[in-house]
Amino acid sequence: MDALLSESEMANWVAWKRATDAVMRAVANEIADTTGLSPADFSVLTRLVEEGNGTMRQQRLADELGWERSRLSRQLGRMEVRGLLSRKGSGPERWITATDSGADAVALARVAHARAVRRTVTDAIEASDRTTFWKTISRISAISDALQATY
Amino acid sequence: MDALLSESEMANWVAWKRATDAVMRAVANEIADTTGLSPADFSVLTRLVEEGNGTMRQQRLADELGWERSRLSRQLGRMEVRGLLSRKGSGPERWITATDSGADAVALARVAHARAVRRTVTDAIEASDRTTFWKTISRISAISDALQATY
DNA sequence: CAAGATTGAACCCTCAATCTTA
DNA sequence: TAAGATTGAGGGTTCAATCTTG
Repeated sequence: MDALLSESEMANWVAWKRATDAVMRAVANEIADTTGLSPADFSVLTRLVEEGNGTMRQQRLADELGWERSRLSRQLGRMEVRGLLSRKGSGPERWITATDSGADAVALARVAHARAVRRTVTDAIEASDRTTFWKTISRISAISDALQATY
Repeated sequence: MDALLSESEMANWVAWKRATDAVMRAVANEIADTTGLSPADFSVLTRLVEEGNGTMRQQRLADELGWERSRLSRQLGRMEVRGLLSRKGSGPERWITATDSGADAVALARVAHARAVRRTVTDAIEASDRTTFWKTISRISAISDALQATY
């Protein structure tokens, strides 16, 4: 049916929008206030230190993040200027390495991230609702078949 | 405690990210493919035709959307160039009016929006879980005290 | 050649000025 | 003057070229 959303559907949708926007914003702010890292910086550095112990081929970074090549290229350029990482090599030997400054920042950022996630999501769910809620989120996320992970 | 997320907390968080990103993307794509409107265009035009019958003071638009003035100003500028709306007057008499083309586009977009919301969210929730799920989303969205509505 | 990185162009968003005008 | 709109500057994203280089 090509019908518009009913009033209650719309109310649910607005709540969804508010909830997802607010959580994203709160997490981003907590990390930015603590470390100055943007969400994109955080994603890149987290992958780098978690998965690669601080160093990784750009190719692999692109795959793991599920990002456009151009997006990653521009992001890494900005991060290099800010001293968060360094790049060398070319072709399949294009290597990205977190600087000490980048590694320090992401260590702090991960704590801020955990704090914000708990405060805005985990702690907001009543204990008796948790199982159902997370099961449903998983069902919704399953629609994102061929998609990325961002942390 | 300043601990990082546990494995299960992280799994839930990743599912949350995937779900929210996928839904946002699916809705945006459905609207863009149908009408060429961006999410920002859709928000502005929806308010304009819903709340103001096609015309509204810029001031009120800013309040309803909860947007930065500069953001709205730039957005309206781009939309005017694309022929989606017109602007006239100044000060409190700055009026924004959807063009016929803008009104037509948003009418189609609202149908696409409803279709995508149902497909990605509503229909993904098991009937027996709906009450709990929407109650929880409302609780989470309540943290966004002083925040916007975007549709 | 072909995979992969980069860049041009344009959209989106935000902060901090800088107009405008009632 | 002060509220409100706009603009300068810069980070972030995407698409479509355009390099590079193995």
